[in-house]
This record gives sequence, structure tokens and C-alpha cells, in this order.
Amino acid sequence: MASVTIYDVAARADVSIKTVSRVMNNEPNVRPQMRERVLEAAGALGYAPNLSARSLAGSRSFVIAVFVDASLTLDHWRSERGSDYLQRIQLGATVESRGAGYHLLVELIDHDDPRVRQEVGALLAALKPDGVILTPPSCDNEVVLELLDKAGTPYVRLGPEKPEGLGPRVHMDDVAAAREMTDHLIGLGHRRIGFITGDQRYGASQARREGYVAAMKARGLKVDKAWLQPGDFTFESGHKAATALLALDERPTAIFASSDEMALGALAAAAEAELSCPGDLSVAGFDDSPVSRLSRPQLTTIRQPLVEMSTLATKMLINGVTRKAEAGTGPRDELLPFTLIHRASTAPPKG
Amino acid sequence: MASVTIYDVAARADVSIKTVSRVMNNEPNVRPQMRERVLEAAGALGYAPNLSARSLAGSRSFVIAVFVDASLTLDHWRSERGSDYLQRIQLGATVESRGAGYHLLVELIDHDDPRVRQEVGALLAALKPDGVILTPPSCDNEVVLELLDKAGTPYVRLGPEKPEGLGPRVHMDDVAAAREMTDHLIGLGHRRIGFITGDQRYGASQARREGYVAAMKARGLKVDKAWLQPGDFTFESGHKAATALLALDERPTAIFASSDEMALGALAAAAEAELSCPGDLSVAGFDDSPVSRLSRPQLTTIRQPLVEMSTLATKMLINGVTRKAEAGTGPRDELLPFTLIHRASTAPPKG
DNA sequence: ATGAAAGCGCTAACAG
DNA sequence: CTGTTAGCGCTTTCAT
Repeated sequence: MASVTIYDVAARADVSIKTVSRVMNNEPNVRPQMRERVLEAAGALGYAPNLSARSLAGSRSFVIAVFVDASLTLDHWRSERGSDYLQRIQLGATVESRGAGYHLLVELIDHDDPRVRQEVGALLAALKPDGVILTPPSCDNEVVLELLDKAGTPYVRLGPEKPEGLGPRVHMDDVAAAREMTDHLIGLGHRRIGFITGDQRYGASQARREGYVAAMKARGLKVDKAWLQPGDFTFESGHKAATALLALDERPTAIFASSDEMALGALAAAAEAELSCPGDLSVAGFDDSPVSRLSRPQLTTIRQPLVEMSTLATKMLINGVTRKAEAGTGPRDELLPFTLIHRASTAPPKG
Repeated sequence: MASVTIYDVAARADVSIKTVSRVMNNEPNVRPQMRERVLEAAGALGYAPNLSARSLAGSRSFVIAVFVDASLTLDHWRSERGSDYLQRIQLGATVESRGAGYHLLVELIDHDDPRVRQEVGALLAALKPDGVILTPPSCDNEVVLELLDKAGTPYVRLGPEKPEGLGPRVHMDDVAAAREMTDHLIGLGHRRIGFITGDQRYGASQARREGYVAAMKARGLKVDKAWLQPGDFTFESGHKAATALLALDERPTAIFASSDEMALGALAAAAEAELSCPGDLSVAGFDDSPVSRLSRPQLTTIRQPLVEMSTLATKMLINGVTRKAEAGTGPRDELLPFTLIHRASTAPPKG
């Protein structure tokens, strides 16, 4: 019942606790023979160093925290969006942490609440995490960033497009991705292309719209205001926006939605309007979420390297790359490539 | 930079550190006036008790761990199943933990690996979590349960149908749910009902099949072997199984899939066979995952109370209900109700 | 290459 | 009601 401590191991191996400590931390200056004895004793006793003690006495906590916005996550759950955005981020971080002997703590924070300063301050003081991964849109919160800086806690911002130079980040070029998808549609021969925007609380939404507009303009295509429909990433909003687009006098021959769920909504709207896809209407999504493969036709979409992003972010944190980065070395900015995945929902327009 | 400690607060409030400790832990025997002074000082200093120190000195760690199977989760990710099973479980646990000042640690464990004993043993020794939530199928792993018992760590098994009396659990009656769905189809007038089973590594898969078989037999309907098709919860497996079912000489008029993703696969197979749903073929799913609303027609399915289950499990852990339960008091077994959600994919058969 | 001593910041068990 | 004294199990100095 009483757990085995470093003293038990030291006694059994007949060495000092310091030697045990050295072995457990892979420190130098231990003869192979001693190391062997300690390892044997630790194994026999089933010893594992107590994390709290290590963290209290030492300078590391072996904890990586992931900050996730509370209200948006609850929203997400209630609206049953069906995106596995956070899940994919978490997967990369969990696997990478585990590999390095770290533990992943998931913390909800109200990044829009005035109490965020108190809340995050307390969190950092209590947890003393060795690193923090900031998911959108918390990655853009200046109070959070300031507290992190003040506490000297290394962090990585995941996905933010906008505020540059605010701290290390790992992200994707949403503007370029949206541009490429729009170019893809134009390349197929589409000229009237409708766009459905995402939830404005996420920075990526604006970036994607920018990419769309930029690509249209670059090809000399005018962007009719009516072709820009608001959405919030949900199926319903996509359905509604697409219905509006398809009711236009000169209706678009293609619709580019800022999320796969909205693209599915557009697909449903097309079916209701008795338009076939991709014959009468091409539909493109964004995210390559699992649902993009559950529709007929399957969606042409943009694959975001979310798992790779969180894996890299975790690696940076654990390797202390960020710490060095803060001292002026190492990369502070990693841009990961996206992929346009061409499936069955986009094709040349009829006629 | 140097963090503020209990001594700083005590000095500023001109009390002993013990009084500060009492206030921070809401212990009795502190005059309101003292409490006020301490609170003021703590607020001014931005003090939050260090978790490691609390956990090292005291008997609580303020950490709840969620054990998730590593290889299945990676499988899940690679196959892009699109289920938000774990996400919903985690949501309930995270919100509930946060409300009580606890923190949620997500740990991947290889529950099928021979090293699981060593791995989980080390995890418990290092973390000393105040409670562990076991998700399927780790909740059925006897080595894990044994280690937990030996370590005296309270835990709750989430979802397990099978091994009873092995420890506190919060679950749903999968057998009854599958029976009810089958009854629903029979009630609509269906007699030839195909069934697609789930991944056999999950206990729920067998339970759902049992429910289906029981309902059929209870109504005096024979279960043709060919009507039981194997699946693994994925869209593709559902597609394949449904294709096989629809190729039968006497094809079923309804298909009951053990997951929503497989039901969507069945929907796709029906479309390819030029069968309309629900006109020519009724399709039912299981889980009420977000994707069940992204199809046309939307799926009739079973809603699992996953968030409620994990919320309750967390509550039990934090309130120490389990600890008492282990001493003989309190409920060791919570059965939460499911809901049959009737949407558009099921209807009476033609003719 | 190894060990002894001194805390890390807090709670527990007592005193008063 | 409040304070004092010991540790919790480790890592850090700093000796040897």
C-alpha cells in the first residue's frame, strides 16, 4: 500500500538515493555496474518516481497542457458539429507526449471571459506545466499570451494566421489553401463560384474568405456580394447558405464551403433543388474531416495537417526549442503544408 | 518570476501559513474576518496553491486520469471513423473536473500489450491520480483493474456490459437498446431485418447483436444466418455488409447497423443498388453520432448518454462515492437510459 | 564517480 | 479558533 520510494530502491541496490536519482534521469557519472544494480532494484520493486515530488523539487513538471476554449467547445458539442478538429490535435499531442514521458493535461479556459486573467494565472501557478499548446481561438488571446510570457512558460500557438510575432507558432496557410481550391474550381471551368464563410470567432474563417476573393480577383472574376454567404461551420448553416445561393437569378455553378459540414449542407440543398452533384453543381469543402468521405459524392476538400501540427508543437515544447527560440535561436514559426484532395464532388460545369 | 507561495500570503495577511491553508481548502475553524484577510492577500498576490506540493504533502492529487486504449485510438484515427465517442466522454469528464477544481489527464495505454502491467503500474505510482475513468475496452482489462485495486485508486468503468462485479461502473443497456430498435423495425412491419455487427474488440458489439437476436426470436422471427453480417464500425465495412445483404435472394427490407457510420455505408450501398430509403429499405444506426444528421434521409438511431455517463463517473470519483462503495456503501452500478431517436431513415416496408 | 544535506510548497498531526 | 513542527519524495547544491 505504502508506495515504494527512492529510498527503498537505494537500500535494495545499496547505493545512495542520489545515485538512484541519477539513473532514473539518465544523468552521466554513474558506472554501468551501479546503473545495472539500480535498474534491477527499481524493476524488482516496481518503482516509478513520484511526479509531484519531482516537479516540486526540480525544475520540470513533465506536464504539457492543452488550452481549449470552454464556451466554443460546449457550443460545438451542443450543435453536434461532427468535426474532429480538437480530437486530431489532441491525438498528436498525446502520442508525442507519451513517447517522451510527459503527460497531457486538457484545460478548458474561458478565453473571452474577463476572469480569464485570474483563471489562467491560477492554472499556470498551480500546474507549472513545462509547456502549453494553445488551440484556436485561444492562441490569439493576448491576455493568455501575456500571462504565459510573464510566467516564463514555453508555449506554441496552433493554427493562428493573424497576429504574427507574438510567440512561437505552428500553422497552416489558410489563405493559400482557399486560393488553391478556388483556382481548382476556376480551372475546371467554373466562373460563378459561391462561397460560404465560417464562424467568425475563428481567425481561419477570414483567411479562407480572403483566399477565395484573392483567387477570383487574380483571374479577373468579379465577386458578386451575393456569392458570399455567411455560415458558422455547421451543416445547417451550410444548408441555409447554399439554398440562398441556389435561389439567385444567376446561380453559381460551384460552391466552396469553409468546412466539410457546411459542404454537406450544400449537397443536401442541391439535392432538394433537384440539382445533381457534380453535374449541375460542384461542391468543395475544407478540413478533410471524416464526414467528407461519408457523402455521395465524396467531397473534394483541403486536408489540414492537424495531427502533424500538434505533434510538432509538442516536440518543440519538450525539446525546449521554444525556450531557445525565446532566447533568439531556433525557429519560431513552422508552416506546414496542406493538401487539396480531389474527390468526386467537383467537376467541370455542364455546357 | 519566483512564484508566490503560501508564506507570502501568510506574511501579507499577518497570519500563519496554516490559516492560509485552511482558507484555501475551505476548512472550518477560521473566523470570517481572518478568511477575508487571507482572501484579500491571496487575490492581491495572485496566489494559487502549487498542485505538486499539495499532492505531495496531502492525500489528494486533484488529478483524474482517463485511460484510453492506444492502439484502438490510433486505428480509429487512421481509419478516420468519424465517431466522436471519446470526445463526448472527455467532454463530460473535463467539464465536471474543472467545476470541482480537478484536472483531467488523458493517458493512452496499451491494454493488450504484455507490458501493460508495468506501464499502468508506473503510471499509477507516478501520477497517484485521485480517480481513473476507464473507457472501453480498457474497462474490461483485468490486469488494469487488479492494479487499480492494489494501488487503492478509485476508478469507474465506463460502458462495460460484461464482467459484472469487478468494480464500480456507469453504463448503458446495449442489449435493451438493440432490442428496442429491432422492435421498432418489427413494429413498422418489417420481417426480414438484416444486422451489421460492430468491432468485436468492444464488448458493446456482442451486446447489440444479442439484443437484435432476442427481439427477433421474441417475435417468432427466425434469424437467417446470412442476415448477420460482420462489420467493424466503419463506413466501408457497413457498405460491404449492406451490399452483401442486398444481394441476397430474399433481401431484407430493413438493415440495422451497430453504428451510424456503418448505417451511412448501408445507405450508400442502397443508393448504388437503386433502392430508395426508406421506401425500399429502412436503415437504422446506433450512437447518435453527429454524422447521423448529415445524411439524407437522416438516420433513426440510438442516443447513448455518453456525456452524462462520463459526467456521472467523474462526479462519483470526486465525491469519493466509489471509495465508500468499495467499503460497502453507495451504488456501484449506474445504468443510464438510452433513447431511440426516430428520424427519416426508417418507415414501413412497401406493399 | 558518488554521497550528505538542504530544501521545493504544501498538509497533517498536534499543541495551545 | 489559530499556530508550530514535521515530513511528503524528490532534485539541488556542494562535498568528497
